[in-house]
Amino acid sequence: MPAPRNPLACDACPVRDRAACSALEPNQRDDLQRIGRHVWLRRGETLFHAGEEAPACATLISGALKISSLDEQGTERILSLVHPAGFVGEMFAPVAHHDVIAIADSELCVFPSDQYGAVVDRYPRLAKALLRRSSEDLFASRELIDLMGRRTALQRVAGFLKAMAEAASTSPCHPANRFELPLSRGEMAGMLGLTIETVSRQLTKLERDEVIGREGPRGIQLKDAARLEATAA
Amino acid sequence: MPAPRNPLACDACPVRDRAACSALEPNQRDDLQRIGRHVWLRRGETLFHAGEEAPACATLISGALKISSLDEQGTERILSLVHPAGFVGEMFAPVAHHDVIAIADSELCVFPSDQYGAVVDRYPRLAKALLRRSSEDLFASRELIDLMGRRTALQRVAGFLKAMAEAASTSPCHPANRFELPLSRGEMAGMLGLTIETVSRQLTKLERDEVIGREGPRGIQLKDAARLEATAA
DNA sequence: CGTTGGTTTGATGGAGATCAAGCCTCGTGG
DNA sequence: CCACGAGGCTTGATCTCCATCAAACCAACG
Repeated sequence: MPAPRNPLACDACPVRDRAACSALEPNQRDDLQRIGRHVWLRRGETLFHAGEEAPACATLISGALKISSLDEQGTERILSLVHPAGFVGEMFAPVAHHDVIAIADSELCVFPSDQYGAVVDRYPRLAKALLRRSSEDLFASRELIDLMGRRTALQRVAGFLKAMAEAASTSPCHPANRFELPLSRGEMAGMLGLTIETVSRQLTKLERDEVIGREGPRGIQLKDAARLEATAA
Repeated sequence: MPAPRNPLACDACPVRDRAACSALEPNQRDDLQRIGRHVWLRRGETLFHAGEEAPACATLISGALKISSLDEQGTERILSLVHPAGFVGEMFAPVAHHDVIAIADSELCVFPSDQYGAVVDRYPRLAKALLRRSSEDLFASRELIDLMGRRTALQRVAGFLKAMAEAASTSPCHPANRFELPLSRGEMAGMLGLTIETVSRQLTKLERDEVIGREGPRGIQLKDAARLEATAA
């Protein structure tokens, strides 16, 4: 894990008013600054390895992460995506449950779990902020379960695009109508429980039906948000 | 929602040392007793309705719950199961996201979310306990995602049985070798993203292969735990 | 150029959904 | 007591969707 050590510049942090630590007063944040490290990851580098002993947790400042596990055939299952201001890591388990890997160049604040836990004990508002994030993660996770359970490939891909359009947009509830997929076809397949080929076919189908347009392999433009929503069912 | 009002008997509570509230000192628990209601649900009765306004949260004392949503064709998707000492409900969202329904006769402590939140603010240890529960739920949820993603029907059913055997056992990490399924075939299907018929077929296959035995429609006995684990992959 | 990694497209086969009966248990009423 | 029906479960036959195998495509890069 590459780890240049740097002072955390909370004042200039792009997620300073959305991340869990935003619940703290500036002087209280000093306690976190003291124990945290600023870390940069390049696309593909891994933050935590499943099974790894030394537990840590982190707030994502910019970029994107995936939480994934490898089954015994070596195929990757993506369990969750992490967006800026998101929080990852186990505060309680002695070992990391899953791999956490950057899917875009990323910037994070990383903390040793036990020391972070101590700060949480000191500041209840931080605990509540983490609880809120955790609840949101839980909800997102259940949405993914919903998406994967007994739906057609087309519905899954459409639902995934809808979710990505919403995540890409800054304003909530209004999907961006032009965005870049953070995932490769293989990663999308691993997330939706499909194969690369099927994902590709459904995308071309959505394009033929003029629900979306494509710009390069990862660029998506939303042509008919209503119909996308409808086919996601 | 049927709701007989009763004093909460924390001292005699079967989950008093496992539930979130066990993090509190006896006198601190009084604050919860003051705002909580003791509720009994019969199998099939619903605790929260998706979309419902008045948000509440609850600790399950005995029995079992399912968290589920209905898609537009009216088929149920089960997103999670809740076991005794589990915590359900939204402390932050203004509306309930999913249905919460008893799958066995159940006993709960129900609290209005805002008042519970106020108690959480007062006692950081409660916040941390809830955070731990939430993390565990998140982990369980990701296990389910893992289970549903591109696995065969047989693997899903085997994996589900394994999880139920572990949940039924009192001692952790040692599966019970004889237990009752808390779910009907239809509910299992809704949880695993399969159909009733497929679930049934996989169960009979596991029985033919002498991995499990059956006693009535819901009784399961574990004949070969190792092979069950292996077929779950 | 050739090579490499990601993507698309085509042809085929199989796992599981769907449709359709039977079966078993239990509760109800004659 | 038996008949009856209703739910839930099992079993069988067929069909569909998607995984699999295979090849072509395309851009980036040495």
